Amino acid sequence: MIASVAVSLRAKQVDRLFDYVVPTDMQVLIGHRVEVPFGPRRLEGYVILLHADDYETGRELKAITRILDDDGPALSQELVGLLQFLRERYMCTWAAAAQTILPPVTRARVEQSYIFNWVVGISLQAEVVAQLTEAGPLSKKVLKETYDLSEGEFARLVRQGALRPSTQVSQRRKAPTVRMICRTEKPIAPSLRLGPKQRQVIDFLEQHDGKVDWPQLASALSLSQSSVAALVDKGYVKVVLEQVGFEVASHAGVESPLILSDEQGVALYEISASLDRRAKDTYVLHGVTGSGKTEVYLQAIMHALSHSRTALMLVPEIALTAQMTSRIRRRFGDRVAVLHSHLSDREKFLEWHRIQRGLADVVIGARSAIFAPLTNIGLIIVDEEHETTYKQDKDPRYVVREIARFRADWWNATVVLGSATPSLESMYRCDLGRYKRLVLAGRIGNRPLPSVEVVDMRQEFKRGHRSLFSRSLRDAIALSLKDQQQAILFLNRRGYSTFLMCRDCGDVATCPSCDISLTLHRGAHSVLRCHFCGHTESVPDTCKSCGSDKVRQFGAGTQRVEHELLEEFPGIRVVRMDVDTTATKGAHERLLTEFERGEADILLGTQMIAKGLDFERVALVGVIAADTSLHVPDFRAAERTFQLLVQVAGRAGRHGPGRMIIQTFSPDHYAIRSAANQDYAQFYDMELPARKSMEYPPFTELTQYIFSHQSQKVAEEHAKKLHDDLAVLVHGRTDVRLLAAVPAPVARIKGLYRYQVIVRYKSFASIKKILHESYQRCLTGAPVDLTIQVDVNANYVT
DNA sequence: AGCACGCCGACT
DNA sequence: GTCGGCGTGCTC
Repeated sequence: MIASVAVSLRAKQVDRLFDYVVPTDMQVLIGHRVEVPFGPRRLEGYVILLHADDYETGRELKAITRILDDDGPALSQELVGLLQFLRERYMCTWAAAAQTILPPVTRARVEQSYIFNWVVGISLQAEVVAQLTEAGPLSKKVLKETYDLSEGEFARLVRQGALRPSTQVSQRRKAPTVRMICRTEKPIAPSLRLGPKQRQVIDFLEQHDGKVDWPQLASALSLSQSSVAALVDKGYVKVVLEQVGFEVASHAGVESPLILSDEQGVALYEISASLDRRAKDTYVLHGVTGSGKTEVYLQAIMHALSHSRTALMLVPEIALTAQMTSRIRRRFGDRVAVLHSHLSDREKFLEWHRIQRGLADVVIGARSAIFAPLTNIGLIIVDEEHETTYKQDKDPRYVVREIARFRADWWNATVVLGSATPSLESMYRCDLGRYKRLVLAGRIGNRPLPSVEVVDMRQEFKRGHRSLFSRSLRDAIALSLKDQQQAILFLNRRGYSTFLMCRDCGDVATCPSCDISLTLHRGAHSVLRCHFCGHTESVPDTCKSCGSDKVRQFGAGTQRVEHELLEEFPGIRVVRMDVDTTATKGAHERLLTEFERGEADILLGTQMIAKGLDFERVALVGVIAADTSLHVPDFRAAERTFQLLVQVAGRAGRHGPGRMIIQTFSPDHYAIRSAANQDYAQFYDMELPARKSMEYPPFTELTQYIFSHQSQKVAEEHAKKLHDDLAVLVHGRTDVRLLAAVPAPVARIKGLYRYQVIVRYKSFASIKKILHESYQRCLTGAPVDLTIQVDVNANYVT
């Protein structure tokens, strides 16, 4: 047999399949991790294809040297298929795709070392030769340092054959083991004298059928290893390594299902029926905060399990959704596996391994959990599907929704996308009939929505109130303090881009052809630039729409808000949460606990406080400046603002009447108005036509390429080359629009110049070949140090 | 990504 | 003449 193997190097030069002979005595399967010779060294690779012996390669082949998996292929057929999908869809390398799917510990470590053996004619001192002869394999670095060898001397020794290179590929993925402490056959005479600790160990073992794992024993009896070691020496006890997790999960959950409302019942019925039909449906479960989406998820999962199928549940951020995990655990016991980024590599691998062996059939986790090695999937749930965390912000820039659909198609599974504010894409697909919409309109317990007040900051400024807080908000904070309640202040700030806004009329400088706010670029001559098409114009002295000269840049930080709060309300206790105060590990939780215990009057923060928090004593929520996210150069700015405001509103009055105050310079903007009314339909009906007229998603899709290089010329040249290439290929097509190669929004990062090319098209399928062809051509001519970032499905226009 | 090969400048 | 610099090209 001949195997086509992808090597685990994330470099564009080796991003193709290499063919190897499979030794006749080796049982290589598709998806196996293998060790292969690669030039002078050895590497880890993944078997993608297998061919019969007559497969024509037209060259001499080397052979696979070893199978690295000791436990069946690391990648199932499905996951190998997914690997290929990632590559095609997101134009990433084989290695990047594989490393996205596999947990980090499965990656083999490759170490190059050299073994010394004496040959005639080497110029080394006798004592060095003696030392080297004794020594085992050593790395190049160690050899050069300890024996003070120059690059040339070293190379000559290698050439002469005195130093023979040898690569160690250490296999890190081993089936995890645990140390079991076992009672031996050796009888213990009643008269035998043992130390108290040793006696305890023996008793404990007797109670547990003579066998118990070390972590359990150690924690139960608070032992150190020495007491067991003594027993081992005497021959009464032995230590055996056993594979972890052979026991099938047995503990069922303790919590029973809740009684469903009519709406919940309908939703559950639909989802279960789709599951039974293996209909591959996608549902949008559209339910306001507190409408009981979670209970529908749980019972749908139960339905899947009762039909011997597995379930996968994604949450936007595991840290803030610990409640969800514990709820799932209460319901399903230890059939649940949890995967998220806060686990150590080993913990991740243990969970991964349990899932792969079929010992856990419910998986909950953040974005990357979508690659959990489940089989026979019946249900995939994406909670809060509109969240931006569902898109990976590095190399394969995948979108969880698309991976979910791929896996669901493979297993004939049902996908449920839940949200109070579904993404425009998902809702539009409902309109098209591709997705099915399920609505939960009622709130459990009929809890009322908070009352919302929109404050027009233009008026405040006109009347000479220059404070960050309007009179309304100030009064409300004062009242909250007086009533000894807590308040949340939300500063809606994203990115660092600044824009120009007129303080008198609220007008924001926008691009004439893109309908996106222009970004202020400072330099010798400050200019306004469109991040989308590259249009630039000078900074105006007066407002274009009202002529006022109070045109100012916009943007305030949490520090300034805190400062003003302390001035305005001396003695107030503020917990500030932003990137600065939450940088250290555990700071996030500590600050939240502090606030929860009532040690502060106000929680002030950015995006990170918008999600999932539930504080009893919070009745007031204030949004300092809703505009900051409205005018970022992103066609999704309105959608994001709306979603965020609705989400923030959900934080107010969860346990009593709540109040929300939104400060804004654009009180008439539909994103703010519909958020104030908590009216999704109103927002959707305004936003969708706007997207259509500008040919933005969901009517099109955007692919963005970013070229970065130390030399501006190189970056620009290659961007232009790709652009020109694409221009020829899409010539005459009306469903594709190609935008000029322009400097990227952040034109220089860490000394690298960045240029971008954006192509906008109606359907990926119809342009896939062109995108790949031009990209490949672009790569072949590119210097090694030019990096090209591809973002199919580009979210932002930044 | 590495590693070898190869072609130039600065030394014994 | 040789050592070491790092540009270029290849890895089944």
